[in-house]
Amino acid sequence: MRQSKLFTKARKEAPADEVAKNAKLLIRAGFVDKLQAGVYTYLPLGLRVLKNIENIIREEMNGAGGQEILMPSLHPKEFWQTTGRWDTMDDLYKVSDASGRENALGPTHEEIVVPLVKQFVSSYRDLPFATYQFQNKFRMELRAKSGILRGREFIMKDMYSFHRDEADLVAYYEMMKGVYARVFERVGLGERTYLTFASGGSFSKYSHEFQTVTPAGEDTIYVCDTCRVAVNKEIIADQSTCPSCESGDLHEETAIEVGNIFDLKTKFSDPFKLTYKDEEGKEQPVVMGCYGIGLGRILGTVVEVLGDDKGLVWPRAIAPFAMHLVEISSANTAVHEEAEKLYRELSGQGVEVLWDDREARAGEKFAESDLMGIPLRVVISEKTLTEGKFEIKDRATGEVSMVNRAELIKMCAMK
RNA sequence: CGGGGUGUAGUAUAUCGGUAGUACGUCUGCUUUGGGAGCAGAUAGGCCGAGUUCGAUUCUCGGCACCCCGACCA
Repeated sequence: MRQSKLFTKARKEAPADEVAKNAKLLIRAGFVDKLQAGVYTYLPLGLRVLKNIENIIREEMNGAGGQEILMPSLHPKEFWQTTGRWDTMDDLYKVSDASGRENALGPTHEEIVVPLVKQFVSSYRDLPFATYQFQNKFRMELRAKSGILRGREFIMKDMYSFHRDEADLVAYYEMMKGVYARVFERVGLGERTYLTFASGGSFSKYSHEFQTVTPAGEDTIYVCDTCRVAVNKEIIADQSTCPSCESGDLHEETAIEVGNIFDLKTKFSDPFKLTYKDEEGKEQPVVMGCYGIGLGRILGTVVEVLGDDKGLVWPRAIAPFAMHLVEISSANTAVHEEAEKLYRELSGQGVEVLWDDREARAGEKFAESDLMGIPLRVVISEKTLTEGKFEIKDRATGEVSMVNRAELIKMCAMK
């Protein structure tokens, strides 16, 4: 993409009222815009990152047998009354129309997915399966905070699995732990993300969260280095050893929850009478699990973890572009033509390039390039033209090298 | 929802009970061109409402918004 056509612009300064690193950098670099507290627009650059994260999750969910759907956000009141959550969930957004009919803006979708699958499940032969979606969730946070990490409207991947019995759920649930670990690995958070034991499981005593260690987090976890898992604060009160290896050597960390998996058992199938007939023709309740990941939270967490004093730093897998092609200066037509040639060549090979073809001074272009955090920066200038090479800089390490055309193309194709 | 803080051009800020200033941005012209340039000119502002006052952006009260701490939560 030509940067001169990008309708958003980077800013020199972050809004004074932003404190969170993720919000400061993402707003400055033109990746997001804040509409109100906890409610953000994803601008072209930010959306590209979000979509990359989404695609990684989609691949992994499909790999786990998930079937993608898209459920609505407007939920009839009756569905939420069936589970009792219309009255008990205090962060539920309630809206009513001109006729007085009330709806909830979906904070999660158990109330919708269960009646949905009820229409299709009647036999043990229909089980198991899993379905998921990427959807905007609404939660009336009393205090939105930490930039995009805790919003009132946010995009979440929520998957629901349906099983004939607990054994089948447990097997699937265990598999999902691995799937989730792979998601966090692929988006660049693998090193700092821990499977964390939390309270709330309906039969296994635990539910599981995935917590990424960062000072920007709002949870306290206790990490076991021997087996690379962690324990949530709620759990540590009851036991002081690692639930996995029984080690007592746990150390405290601040972390943010980037995903969770939950065994729901029949918590939602019961109120909606979601059942199937087993081999003997006996009616049995469907056993469920649910699996969530907040996409914006992953994006924000990556910024918190990898961003430096110059700006954003994106892992290649989710970067908005693979390469930032910076020409200096546009007044020099030879430079401009060489940049265009490289831009066309790389784009033709499927390399996603952001081409800074604007008429601006070098310093400004470099500063903005650093701010945007695209993994590779290639500079074309009179200097590089004279040398007959390209200057390539790795945003994360700061390493600069001069390479020829073939080497450059190879570097773009890597990873 | 309890506590605290802050609301001044697009952004960041200054001053002041009496004409609201600066920088960046944006626009025009010229110069400049490897780390957010220089000169000249232009553009644009007091969150909303009430009160005090001759006069309020400033003081008082109320509302709203945003940020932080706490509680709650992906």
